[in-house]
Amino acid sequence: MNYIVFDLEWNQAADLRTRLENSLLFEIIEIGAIKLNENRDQIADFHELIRPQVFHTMNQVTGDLIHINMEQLADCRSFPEVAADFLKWCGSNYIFCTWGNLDLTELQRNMDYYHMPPVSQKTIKYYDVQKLFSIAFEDKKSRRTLQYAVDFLEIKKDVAFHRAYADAYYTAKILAQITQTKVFDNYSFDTYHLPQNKSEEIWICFEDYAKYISREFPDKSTAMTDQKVLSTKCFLCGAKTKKKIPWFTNNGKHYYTIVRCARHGMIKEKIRLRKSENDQIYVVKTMKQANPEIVQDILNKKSQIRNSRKERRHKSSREDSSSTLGLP
DNA sequence: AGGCAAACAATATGGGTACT
DNA sequence: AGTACCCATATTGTTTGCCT
Repeated sequence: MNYIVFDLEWNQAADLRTRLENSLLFEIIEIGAIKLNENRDQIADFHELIRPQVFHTMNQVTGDLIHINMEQLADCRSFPEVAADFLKWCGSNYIFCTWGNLDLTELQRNMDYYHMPPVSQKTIKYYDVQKLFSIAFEDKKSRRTLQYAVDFLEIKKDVAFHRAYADAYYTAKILAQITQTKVFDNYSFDTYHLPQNKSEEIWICFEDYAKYISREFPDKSTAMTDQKVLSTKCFLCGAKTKKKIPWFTNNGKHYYTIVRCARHGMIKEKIRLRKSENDQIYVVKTMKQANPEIVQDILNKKSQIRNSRKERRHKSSREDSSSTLGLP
């Protein structure tokens, strides 16, 4: 299995009118990539600029950032040609690696725009190296710039940042510096294509938590009544659990619950409702073992919601009564 | 019927990070 | 300039049950 570490640069509309005229939001104008073998040694590279067909003026901010101008792109090949060659170059046995979570989506959006055959019909499993960096060297949550990570690992800065090849190269260097094999359990999933049926749904168990990505649902209520979505079976052993706190939400988008597994103790579950590419609903559910503090946090959150609502009610009712009485 | 409050929903806003 | 993601809080609206 090879690692395809790639990075894209893209342009966008320079003015409002151009933005509204085009269905494509970001137009890819450069692809850079490094191929690593199983030992994460570099075995090949890929780099090509792309002649734009949608935006013919460089957005000011984008241009300042990536230092590419339209003249450089004039004689380049078009996106379908370059992208097809890039995918051919990738081979057949690989996993994509990117810095951050945007590149795979934008690649697929651009390919769809030109009606190219999709990279995959399924949800793509890949490595978000930005996330791996945080897990390997920091707090597992923070999101750092590529430059920060390069400085942190004291990687030699021999090319300028914010060009596709350079950023792919640095990302590959960072990836190669992650030695703990456990970090590589932390796959990411690009949800440009979501699971189309129950069997394609994603269930992944990490070291200390598990994640579930559902198929698409037409609306929220069908999602939130689905058996598999609401299921609170223990993610470690699959056993039935006892609900300690029923599902509750503070804003209708995030739902929380606390359950107890006889063997694995208290478990916190969280459901996030999200919009899919074609405006449907899907669910990301995470489960993790909860120590007493985490359980208390959830209890506090629940009571806080209740209290703040109660307070507001009282406040508004007092205002109502005082206003009807004509008091200040 | 009308008033009230809790609970439940949905949306809006503002803070942060990152990416081009 | 714009996007995505994450968080938390605020605001507004709807439903439900209980009271007078």
